[in-house]
Amino acid sequence: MTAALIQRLPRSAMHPAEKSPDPTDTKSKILDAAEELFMEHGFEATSLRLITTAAGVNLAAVNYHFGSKEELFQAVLTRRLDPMNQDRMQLLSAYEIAAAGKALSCEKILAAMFIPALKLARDHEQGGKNFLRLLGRAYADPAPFIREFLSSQYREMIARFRAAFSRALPTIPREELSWRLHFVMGALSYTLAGADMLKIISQRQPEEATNDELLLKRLAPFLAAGLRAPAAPSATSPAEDDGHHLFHEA
Amino acid sequence: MTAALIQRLPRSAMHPAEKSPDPTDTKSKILDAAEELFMEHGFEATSLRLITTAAGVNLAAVNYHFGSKEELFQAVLTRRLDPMNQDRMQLLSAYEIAAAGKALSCEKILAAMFIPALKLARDHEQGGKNFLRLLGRAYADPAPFIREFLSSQYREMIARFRAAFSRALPTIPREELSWRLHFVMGALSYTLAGADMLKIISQRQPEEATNDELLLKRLAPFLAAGLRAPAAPSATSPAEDDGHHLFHEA
DNA sequence: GCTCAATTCAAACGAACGTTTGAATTTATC
DNA sequence: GATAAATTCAAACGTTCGTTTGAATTGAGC
Repeated sequence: MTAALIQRLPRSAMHPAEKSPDPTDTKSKILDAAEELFMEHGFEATSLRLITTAAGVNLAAVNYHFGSKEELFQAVLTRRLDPMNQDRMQLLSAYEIAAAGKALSCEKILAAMFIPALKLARDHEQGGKNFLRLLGRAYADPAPFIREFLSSQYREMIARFRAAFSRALPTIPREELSWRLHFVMGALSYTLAGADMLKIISQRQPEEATNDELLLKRLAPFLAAGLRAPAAPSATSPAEDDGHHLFHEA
Repeated sequence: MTAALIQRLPRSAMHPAEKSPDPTDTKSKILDAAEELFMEHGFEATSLRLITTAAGVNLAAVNYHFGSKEELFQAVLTRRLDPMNQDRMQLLSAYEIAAAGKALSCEKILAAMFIPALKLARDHEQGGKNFLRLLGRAYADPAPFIREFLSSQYREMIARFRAAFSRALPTIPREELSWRLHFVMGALSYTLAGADMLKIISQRQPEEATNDELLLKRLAPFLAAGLRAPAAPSATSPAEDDGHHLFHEA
């Protein structure tokens, strides 16, 4: 049964070296519609019938061109995420070469993370923003295939940036730095994902919330200051800690 | 048809003043099983049959006791979220009274946010952690009924804490502070939700990741430093900004 | 121990889901 | 323009979903 399925897959799905940026063909129409609808309703709640209807293609086209709904979701993510992470690593390398061996500042490293995301948000004026929100929500999705996919997509980039931060912040213990990198990724993805949530937090109309530039402009100094904060004292035994000592006054 | 449904709802569902902490009755068994399964698979991917089987109750019990799957989800959240947010506000008030009119420090305000979450994670040793992860994922869920529910649940608490931060950080413009409060909530929820994600970021076994105390202990100074960061210069025209100027060197 | 409401139960409902099929149609190759 | 591959199409597949039904069971109150 699997063999029969593979036989029906188009050649473009079999050969990884595909170049079909034609925005009018069936595959692109499906990807565009799926990107928007996955962003709006999430993976589980978005049916293939909704996607194919919005794309103006036949229902069976998804399974023909992508194999399954899960593979379609991965294709939606890969299309933009892979180039973005490549850009991030190239930008970081360019900064490091320009620094001629000296350690980069936190802001510079954060810039290498944020600028490719900004570029993505601008280039595809509509799809870009949709994609960043979709990506942020995918981080929090419990589906195993999504988590494994993101893990493989991010592994190389995270390793590169952790090394860069390690050089930029030599006084911060490596373990502490891993946590802070976690916080940075969390704040970034959550911020990009949750424009709606701004209504809860700020209780104002999210007019500017859709302006990802302003958003990242305010997020960067916040994160840079957090990264540079003095490292917390080493962990004490949780048994003798009532929680009220977790916080020390400034 | 709606009238017929309401007629069959048990009295406990009609009267808000219910006190049924009996962990062996049907409602509690459903809530416990639903909390764990919603946390594990998300709202859409968790079927009522899975929940009722795990709880050892009849399938129809959910619709009988809660009305619908959506109302069950809200009940799962309310059971712990409402007391936690009440604790947060009470703790903040206690700190403010103890300060006798003086402004609180960022750490103190963050403590009022974090300690009730910590207490929740400890008290119900199993269910507590599950709930915090479920809550973090609910933040990123696109379902409208979830977002509206969370918005109503958080509105009062957010307003109180924004006012407290505003007094603690008088040099930060109010608008900037709204953004930073957004970042704080994002990092907190993302951190509590994404223990799995640690495998991506830190590439280590998440042994300590399940230790929420250590986690918050490291998150608090990070956020406090970010909150105190000098405010970014006011927004420039995005049209003449290529993104590379979003970051200023330290 | 009878009564009546509250609760539980097995069974079924209609709808929506992802996927598959095989024929029809389009596209490319000679 | 014939041939074969690639693609599109309408239709149906089997499954699972949330919900509803009506009878069976339970449990107080009198």
